[in-house]
Amino acid sequence: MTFTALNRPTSLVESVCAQLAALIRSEKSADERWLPAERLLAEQLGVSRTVVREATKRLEQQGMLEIQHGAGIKIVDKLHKPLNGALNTLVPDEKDRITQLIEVRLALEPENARYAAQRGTATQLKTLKACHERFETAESFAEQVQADMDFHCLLAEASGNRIASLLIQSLSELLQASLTHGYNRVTKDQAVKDHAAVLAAVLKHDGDAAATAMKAHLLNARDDLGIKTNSRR
Amino acid sequence: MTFTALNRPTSLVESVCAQLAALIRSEKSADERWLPAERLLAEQLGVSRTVVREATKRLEQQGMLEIQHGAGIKIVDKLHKPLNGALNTLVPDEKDRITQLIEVRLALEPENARYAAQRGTATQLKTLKACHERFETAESFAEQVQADMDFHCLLAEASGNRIASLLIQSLSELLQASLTHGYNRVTKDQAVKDHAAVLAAVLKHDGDAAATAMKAHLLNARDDLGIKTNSRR
DNA sequence: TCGCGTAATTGGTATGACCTCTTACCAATC
DNA sequence: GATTGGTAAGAGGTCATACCAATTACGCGA
Repeated sequence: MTFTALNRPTSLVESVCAQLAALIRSEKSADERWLPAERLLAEQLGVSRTVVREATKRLEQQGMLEIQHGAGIKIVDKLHKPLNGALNTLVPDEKDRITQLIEVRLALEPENARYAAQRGTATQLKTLKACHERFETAESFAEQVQADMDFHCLLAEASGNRIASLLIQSLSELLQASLTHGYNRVTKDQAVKDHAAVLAAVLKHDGDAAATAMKAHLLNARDDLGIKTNSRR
Repeated sequence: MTFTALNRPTSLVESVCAQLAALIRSEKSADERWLPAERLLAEQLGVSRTVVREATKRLEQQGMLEIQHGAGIKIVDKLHKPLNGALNTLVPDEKDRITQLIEVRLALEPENARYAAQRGTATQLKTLKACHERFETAESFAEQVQADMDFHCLLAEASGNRIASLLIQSLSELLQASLTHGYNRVTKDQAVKDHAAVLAAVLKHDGDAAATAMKAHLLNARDDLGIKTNSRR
C-alpha cells in the first residue's frame, strides 16, 4: 500500500517540496530548527538552487518555513498564515471584516468550548487555567490582548479538533489585528468574567454550560464593538 | 490618503505581487483572462523573469492564478485553495480529517443557513432553488456530488458572510475529496429531503427553521458515514 | 574588556541558455 | 471533406553563473 503512487509529484519543485516537508515533519521537537543553506540543499537534493528556492518559498507561503535574508531558513508552525492572507484579500474593508469575523466565531467557538469541556485533557485544561490567570493579572495592554487571544486558541486546541483550532487561531489573529481602535473600552472586566465562566464550565466538563458561556462572551464582545446585527450588505 | 505607505513592499517580489494583484482585480468580468507571458511581464514591469516567476507562483499559491505549463497564466478566483492545502498538511489522516470536517461544518452551516434565510437576496435564493432542482434530477453520481456541494456553497454565499463562505467552500471541497468511498449508501434520497427542508425554510426567511433543518441534515450525513461522536483522540 | 569594522555566510536578483509541454497550423491520409 | 499525424512556435520549467544585499561572526584596536 503505497501513497506515492497517488499525488505523484509532477514537477521537480513539487518533488522537492515533498522531500522538504518530510524533512520538516521528521525534525520535530527541537527548539530552533533551521534548514541547511539554499546552496547546500540544492547540492544535497541534486537540483538547482532555483528549484530549492521555489520550493522553500512555497512552503513559506504555507506557513511551514520562514526565510530570513542573510540568516537562513527557519522551520516554523504557522499553518494558519495562508488563511489570514486569503481572508485579508477576500474582505479588504476592515469594518466588514470585523463583522464577519465575529459572526463566524459566534458559530464556531461555542461548539468548540463544548468539545473542550467534553474532551479536553488534564494537561490542556491546566494550561488553559494558567492562561486565564495570566489574563486576570495582566497589566499592560499588550499582555491583555495576548492572553485574551491565547485563551481562545488554547480552548480550541483542547477541543481536539485541529481544523477548528486552525480556524480559530487565524480568526483571532485577524480580529486582533483589526482592533487597534477602541478595543477595550469597558471590555476587560467583562471579558475576565466571561472567560472565568467559560473556564469554570470547561473544568466541570459541562459542555452545554461552556457553549452557553462562550456564546454570551462573544455577544458581549460584539455589543462592545457596536456591531449591528443582521445588517444587509 | 495613500495605502502604499503601510505594508510597503520590502522586496521586489512583493512589489511585483502587488502590481499583479492590482492588475488582476482591475481585469474582472472577462470570461477567459490570461496574463501576458512571463518574459513579456518581466519586460513590462522592468524586472527579471526570476522575480516575475516568484511573484506569479506566490499568487498561484494564494488561489488568484493558475499557471499552466506550455499554455500560460490564467486568472482565477479560488481563494479557498490555500486553506485546503493547510488543512491537508495539518490533518493528513483521512479518517480524522473527515470527522473534524463534519464537526466544524456542524458548527458553521446551521448559522449560515440562518443568515441566508434572513439576508439572502432574491437572486441568490433563485440560484439556490435552481441548484436544488439540479440535485433532485441529477442522474450521474458526479452530478449529484457536484450539485450537493454547490448547494452548500451557494447557501454560504447567500449568507452574505464572505469569510464563512470561503470556509464552507474549502471544507466542502475537502470533504468531497475524502469521500470517494461509500458516499451515497442510502444518502441521496435523504439528502434531497433534507435540502428541500432547508430550502423551504430559507425561502420563507425563517432563520430558526433553516438552522434546525441544516443541523438535522448534517447529523444525518454524519450518521450515514458512521462517524462516532465525542471520540477521544 | 568593550566596541567597531571587516570578512564570511546567507538569501535576493539578473541573465542567458536549454528542456518540456501545449497549442495551432498544415499536410498526408482515409 | 473529415480525420489523422506531424511539425513549429510559444509558453512555462530547470539549470548554471555571476553579482547584490542583509546578517552574522570574528578579530583587531582602543
